[in-house]
Amino acid sequence: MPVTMRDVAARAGVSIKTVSRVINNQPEILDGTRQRVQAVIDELGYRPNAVARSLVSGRSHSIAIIVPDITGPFSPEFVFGVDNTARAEGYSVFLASTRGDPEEEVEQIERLAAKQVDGFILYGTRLPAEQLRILSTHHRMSIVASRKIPEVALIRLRSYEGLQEITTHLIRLGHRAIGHVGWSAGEDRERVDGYRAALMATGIEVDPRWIVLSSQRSVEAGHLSAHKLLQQAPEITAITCFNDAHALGVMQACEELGRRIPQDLALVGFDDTPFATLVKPKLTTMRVLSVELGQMAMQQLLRVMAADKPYHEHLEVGATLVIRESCGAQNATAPIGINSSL
Amino acid sequence: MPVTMRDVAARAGVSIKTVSRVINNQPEILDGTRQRVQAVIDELGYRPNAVARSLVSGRSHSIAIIVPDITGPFSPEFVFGVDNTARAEGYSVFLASTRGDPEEEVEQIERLAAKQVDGFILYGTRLPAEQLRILSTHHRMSIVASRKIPEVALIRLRSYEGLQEITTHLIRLGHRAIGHVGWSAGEDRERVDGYRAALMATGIEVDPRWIVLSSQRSVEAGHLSAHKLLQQAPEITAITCFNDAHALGVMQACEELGRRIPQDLALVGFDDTPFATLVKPKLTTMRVLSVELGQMAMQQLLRVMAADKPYHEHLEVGATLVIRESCGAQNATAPIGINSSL
DNA sequence: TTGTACGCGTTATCAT
DNA sequence: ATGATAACGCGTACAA
Repeated sequence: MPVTMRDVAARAGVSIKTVSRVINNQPEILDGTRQRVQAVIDELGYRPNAVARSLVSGRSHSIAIIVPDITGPFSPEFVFGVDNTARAEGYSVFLASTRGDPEEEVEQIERLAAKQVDGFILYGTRLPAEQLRILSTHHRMSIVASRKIPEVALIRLRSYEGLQEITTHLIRLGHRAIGHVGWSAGEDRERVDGYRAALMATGIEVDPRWIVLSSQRSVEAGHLSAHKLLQQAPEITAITCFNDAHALGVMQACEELGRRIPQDLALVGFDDTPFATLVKPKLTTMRVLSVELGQMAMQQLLRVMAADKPYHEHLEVGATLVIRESCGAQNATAPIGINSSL
Repeated sequence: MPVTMRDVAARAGVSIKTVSRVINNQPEILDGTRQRVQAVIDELGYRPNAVARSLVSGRSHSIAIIVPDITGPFSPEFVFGVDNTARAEGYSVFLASTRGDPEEEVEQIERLAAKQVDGFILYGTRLPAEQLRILSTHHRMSIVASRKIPEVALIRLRSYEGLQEITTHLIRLGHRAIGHVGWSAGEDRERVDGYRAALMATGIEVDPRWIVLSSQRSVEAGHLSAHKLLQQAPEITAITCFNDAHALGVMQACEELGRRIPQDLALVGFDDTPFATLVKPKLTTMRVLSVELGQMAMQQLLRVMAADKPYHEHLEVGATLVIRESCGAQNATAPIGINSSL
C-alpha cells in the first residue's frame, strides 16, 4: 500500500539504487536524473521507511528514557532536557515509566532493546549496582542517580553532599536536635546518610528517634512522617527532608500541631519544586537543574554511543542551597524560583 | 554480532522456521524439539529483533504521544495514563515535545510515521482543524483537545462548559463585574469563550477591559495579567483564570496590591493542580482527571488502530468544580486534592 | 512435524 | 553515472 523505492524507481524509469542516491543526497549522480527522480518522489509522496533502514544499518536513531515515575517531582523537566538534545541530534525518544518496580525496569529495557534502540538513559533506577554494571556491558546507557555506581557511565546528583550542606546550615543557625523526614528504596539512602554525616561531623550523636523514613515521596507521606517524628521526638527544633513534597507535608502537620515555622521549627526541603516559593513561609531548599541534567545525560549517552569500546565516565552535579524563609536564617535572601512556570 | 535465528537454528540442528515456531509459541511442534531449541536460545541469549519483525508484519507495536510541553500542568499525568494502558496492551511509547510549535508538531509526526509507529495521540495540538482532518486520513490518531474538530477521533475536554460553570457559580454568589485572566493560541479559545457565554447568558455585558489574554500559561504570566487587569478595571470583584498557574499569579498580584482573597476578590483556577490545596486561601478550581484522560485516549487509539476503515468517534470529558476557599462560597466544602502527591 | 524459498524496504558491493 | 544483486532478520506460503 505505501509507496516504496521500487515504485519510485519504476515510475522514474531508473534503478532502485539511483532512487537511494537521491534520497541520501549522494553526489555521484547527474543533476538531470536527480531532479527527475525527485519529481516522482514528490508526485507519489514517497517517504523512506525507517524500519527497513534500521534493519540494514543496525541503528534506529531512537533512544529510551526509563524513569520510575513520569509524574515525579522533576521527571518532566528531566525528560524535557533529554528530549531537546535528542531531537537536535536526530533521535526520537521512547519513554517508559516503571513505577519504581525493578523487574519492570528490566522488562522495559529488554523490550526496547529488542526494538533496537541505540541507547538508554536510566533515571533514578532502583536496580542494584552490580546488575547495572552488567546491563551496561550489554547496552549503551547513561545512568543518572545519587549513588556511586562503578564501571558505568554515570551522572551523579550530589544529594549526599546536598543534605550535608543543608544540615550543616541548620547547625550553624544553632540547632542541635535536628530531625529527618526521609525516604528509602533499594540502595538509595544518600540523603539520610548526608544528614547523618553532617551531624556526626559536628560531634552530635544521631538519635534514632530523629529519623522517620517512608517508602513514598508524596506530600501525604511527609505529613504522616512528620506527625510520627514530632510525637516521638518533640525536642527537635529543625527538620530536614528528602524532598519538597515531604517538607510540604511537614508544614501541614505543623499547622495542625500549632508549631510555627520557622519560629518553633526550622524546615528545609530538597528539589526546589515550584511549590517552594508559593507556600508561606517560602521554603528553603536545594535547587536541582533538572532540564540541564537531562541535557547532560543525553550528551553523555551520545559519547557512550559514539565510542567503539565500553566507555565509562563519572560526572557529578551539585544542588545549590536556596535560602528562603522556612529555615529562619537571619540573612535570608529570597532568589526568584526558576521553576515557577507551570 | 548479535545472535540471530540462523545461529540458533544451526546450533540446534533445526531449520529457521522451527526456531520461529518456538519463539512465537506455535503449537505444531514436538515437545522434544521445542525444549531443545529453547535450551539453545537460552544458551546463546538469543533475542528476537523487533525491527525485522516490524518490517515483515508492518506493525511496530509502538505509538507516539505528541505534547506541546511535557512539563505542562498535567501533561505528566496524561502521559502516565497513556503509558500504563499502552504497556498493558504491549505497546511502547514514543514521546515528543513540540513547545507549542505547529511546524515542529508536523515534523515529529512525519519523523515518527517514518518509524512506522502504529498510531499517534495528539494532546493539546496547535494545528488547525482542517489540517488535523487531513492528518487523520493518513495516520491512525486520537486527538485530545478542548476544541470541536470534525471528522477525527477526538476526546474533547469540556473546558468551555467548565468556565461557563465557574463563571455562573460566581454570578450566583452575587458577582457582576467578573474578570478573566486568560490564554490563547491558535484556534483554542474555549475557556475565554465559556466565561463570556456565562456572563452574556445572564444579560451581563462583557466589558473588554475585563479580559486580559496572554500567550503564556505560567504563574508569571498570570501575575502580569492580573496587574494589568486590576489596574484597568478596578471595579471587578471576581476573576476567572485560564488555569491554576494564572490563578497563583493573580494571588501574588493581589498580595502586592493589598486586595484580600476572597473578601475583596473572588478567585477561581482551572486544572486542580497540586498547588491548589497548598496555597492560602485554598484555590477553588476545576478538576481534570488527567490520568484517566490518558487512558481514554489510548483506548480510543486502540479502537482506531483496530478498525479497518477510517474510524471517527467523539468523546467528551467534563471537569468538576472543586469549591475551596478562594471563591468565597458560603457553603464551602474542601475535598481532598487527588493530585497531592509529588 | 519440519524445511525451503521468497518477500518486507532499504543499503551496499560490486560490476558496467 | 548507473544498475543488478546480495544482504539485514524474520514471517509465511507451500512443499516435503
